[in-house]
Amino acid sequence: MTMRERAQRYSAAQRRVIDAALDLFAEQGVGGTSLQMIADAIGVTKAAIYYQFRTKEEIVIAVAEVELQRLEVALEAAEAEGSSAEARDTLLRRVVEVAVERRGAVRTIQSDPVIIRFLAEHEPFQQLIVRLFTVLVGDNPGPAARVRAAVLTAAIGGAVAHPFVTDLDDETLKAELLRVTRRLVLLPG
Amino acid sequence: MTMRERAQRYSAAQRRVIDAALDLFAEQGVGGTSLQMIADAIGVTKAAIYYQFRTKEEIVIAVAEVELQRLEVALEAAEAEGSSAEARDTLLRRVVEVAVERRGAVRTIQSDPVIIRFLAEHEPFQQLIVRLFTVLVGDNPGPAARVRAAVLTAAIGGAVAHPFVTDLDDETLKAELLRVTRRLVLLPG
DNA sequence: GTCTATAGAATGATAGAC
DNA sequence: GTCTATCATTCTATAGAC
Repeated sequence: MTMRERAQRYSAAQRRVIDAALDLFAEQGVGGTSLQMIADAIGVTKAAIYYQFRTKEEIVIAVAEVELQRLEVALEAAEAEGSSAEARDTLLRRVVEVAVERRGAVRTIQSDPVIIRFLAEHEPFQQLIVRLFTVLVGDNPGPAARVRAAVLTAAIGGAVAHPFVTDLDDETLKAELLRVTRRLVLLPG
Repeated sequence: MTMRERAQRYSAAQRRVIDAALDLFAEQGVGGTSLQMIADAIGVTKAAIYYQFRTKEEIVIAVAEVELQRLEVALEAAEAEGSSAEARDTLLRRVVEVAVERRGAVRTIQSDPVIIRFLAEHEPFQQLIVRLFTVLVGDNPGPAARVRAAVLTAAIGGAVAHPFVTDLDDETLKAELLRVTRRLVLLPG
C-alpha cells in the first residue's frame, strides 16, 4: 500500500486528532506531547482519542503519513516525466511548493527524533525515500551526489521553518528557495 | 557573558551529565528523555543529577551551550578577519568542520522542538545568531540573502546527520560539503 | 557528593456506562 | 462515539541520612 492510499483511509474524527497532534508535535515535540494535551486541544477526553487510535505510536505514524502523502503526489508527477533533467526540475518545483505551503509540518516530520525513528522502521516511507533519491541523483550515486542530495533535502526542509524567513510570504519564499536549490541540483557531479 | 564563558563553568561531574544527556536527546528527543534515563546512563541516582542541575531545563540549556561554544570559537576566528569575502569563507570552513565532527549533536541542537524553544528565549544564543548572520550576509539583508542564509545553516546542520551520508568518513564529508555550500554563499544577490 | 525514601502530579492505557 | 473512573507506572522534584 502506498503512503497516499494509507493516508486516505483516515476518518474525519481521526483527521481532527491528526491535525491537533501535528500542531502540538511542532511546539512540544512528540515526546513532550501527551494524549491528554491532544484531547484538550480538540475538546474531548483521552478515552475518545483511544477510540480513534489504539496507541500514541499510531497517531505519530498517521501524522507522518498525511504529510508525506503530499510529497508522494509531487514525486508521482515527476516520475511520470521519466528520469530526465526536466523530471528532476519538476520534482524540485513541486517539493518546494509543498514544503513552503506546509512550513510548520515539514520541519517537524523531518527533524523530530521520535518521528525519525518511527519512519526509519516504516516500510512505505523507506520506499518513498528510495524513489525520491532515484529521481534526484540516479541509481547508484557516489559521495559527491549523496552529499548533494542530503544538502538538498535538509536545505528545503530546514529553511522553510527558519526564523530568518518566517515573515516572508509563500510566493517570495517559493521563488527564492527554488532559485537557490536549482543551483544545487545543477551542480556538476 | 558569552556562550564560551558559560560553557567553561561546568564541572567534570556536570560534564558527565551533559554528555549522557546529549546522547539521549539525540535518540529520544528532549521530551522523551527523563532524568531517570540520564541517571541510569551515568550509573548514579536521580538525586545525584539534581545535585548538579536544579531542573531538567538547566540541563537542556547546558547541553546547548557546550555545543554552541564550538560554533562561537569558529565565529570569532572569522570575525578577526573583518567582514570580507575571506572572512565568510573562513567561517564556512570552520562551521563545516565543527558540524561534521559533531554530526550527531548538531542535528539535535538545531532541530529538537524543545531545544529550539529554549534557545529562542536565551539571550546569549540570540546574540550568537546575529553575529553569525552578519558575517554571512551582512547587516540588513533582503529576502534573497535571508533565504540563502537559512538554506545554508539548514543545509549544513541537516546534511551532516542525514542517512545518506552516515557511512562517509569525516574528511570526505567535509570536503564535499564545503564544496557544495561554497557555491551557495557565492551565489549572486 | 551520593544515597534512600517519598510526595504529588501526570502518563499511557483499559473497562464499562450511556 | 464519547463519557467517567480507574489501573499501574513513571515523572519531576524534595528531604534528610551518610
